[in-house]
Amino acid sequence: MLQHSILETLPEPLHREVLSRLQPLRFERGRTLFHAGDPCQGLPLVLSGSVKVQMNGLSGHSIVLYRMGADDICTLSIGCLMTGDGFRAEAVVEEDADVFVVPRGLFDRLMDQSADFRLGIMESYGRRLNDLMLLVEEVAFRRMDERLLYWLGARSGQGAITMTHQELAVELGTAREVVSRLLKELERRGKLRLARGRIEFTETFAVEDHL
Amino acid sequence: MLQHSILETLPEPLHREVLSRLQPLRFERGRTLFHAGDPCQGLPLVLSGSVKVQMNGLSGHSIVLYRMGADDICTLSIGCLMTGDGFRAEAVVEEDADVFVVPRGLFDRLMDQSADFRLGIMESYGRRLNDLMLLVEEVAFRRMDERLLYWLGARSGQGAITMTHQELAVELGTAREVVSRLLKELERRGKLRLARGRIEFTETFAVEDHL
DNA sequence: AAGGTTCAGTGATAAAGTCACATAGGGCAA
DNA sequence: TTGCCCTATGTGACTTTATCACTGAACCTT
Repeated sequence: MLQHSILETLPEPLHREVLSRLQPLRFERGRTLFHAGDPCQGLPLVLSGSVKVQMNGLSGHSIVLYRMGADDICTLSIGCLMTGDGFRAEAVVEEDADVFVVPRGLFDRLMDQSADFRLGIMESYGRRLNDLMLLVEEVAFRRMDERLLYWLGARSGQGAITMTHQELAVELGTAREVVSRLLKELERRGKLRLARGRIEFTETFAVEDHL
Repeated sequence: MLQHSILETLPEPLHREVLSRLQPLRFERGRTLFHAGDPCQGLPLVLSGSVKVQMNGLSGHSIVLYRMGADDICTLSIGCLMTGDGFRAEAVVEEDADVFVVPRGLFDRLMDQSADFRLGIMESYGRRLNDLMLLVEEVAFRRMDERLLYWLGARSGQGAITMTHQELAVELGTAREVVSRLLKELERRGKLRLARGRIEFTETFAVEDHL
């Protein structure tokens, strides 16, 4: 059943009304929720799937800012909704996603009538701000080899990941060549095996060191 | 008169009550509103002065995330207020500042009773999020010499600025040596003159190129 | 099986960060 | 005023990261 926890806390008549007005929209892998510059249509509530939000630099480089999964709120949209400015970033669907889009008027009413809804929005905002601050610190001060190990470590549970060096470079906000070289070095040290579009972790890949 | 525009929009009885309950606090240059790890006492509304918010990395490096001036809201505090988590960053007063600190209970009531207050909070949040996203992009992809020129360009109007290379390095999130070298190069090219703790812009410092 | 397209590898060079230390300016006390 | 000290700045040497320009390998399509 498609649901979002921030709607669960609404008082019953409002809850029913909201569910009757919102149709879940299906976004397939590779589609985008929005591009840079798009005006904001409403507040997306992610019901399922996974969406990554990334900035595209003038230089042609990109960096992933954060991800949204089931039960997340696209907080970034609220600011655009309020000011009328376009998005600065782009949201790309990674796993087929179902999304409620709450239009401006309804959003205002929910903010007005439900303290729990307000709380959920504020918490989401707070988390996003914290995430971005940590990202700034990471990009500014951490070494790329550590960041790569950390990123891989968080995903080494599956034994392998399927993505290109270019995609990994966008995750870290660096150049493809840098990722290729660092990965090659890790392969030389026996921590992983490289194949086209695929990275396999060996037994000697010590997860705990990198998290 | 010390005031904050987000309070101006409150309906009259609420406005009077808020003003009667809030005492402006004075923070002097060099003091901090909060350190990393501190719990959040309430939402600071900046009435006057200037406060910088910075992250301190494990490495001992720091980077300025943004500044707050008169009429700004310390949006970062809201997330901490909601989740009860401590601050990740630190707020240092640069110019003597007067601040209202709105405690949690009052904040909740204002959010409940004033649509304009809500709007102001949401807008502030949106702007902060956008600023941080742009900062991520800048740190990840822009060259340090460009960033330095841009930073100086935005402040070259006064003819000179009084700060150390170390402080400038924190603004940009880099090392003091890097700033020293880049500045020296600019001095060699005749764009500025360096003195201890001071940078003077010459006539040939072309502002428009860097903004 | 050929040809095109996407991915990955790598050398050369430039930019930025790190480490270690030298030198200089300015304040303060004797 | 002189000498001392603390802080700020300058700089060489070296490492890491970014950029540019290719090469070659893998996969897909027909």
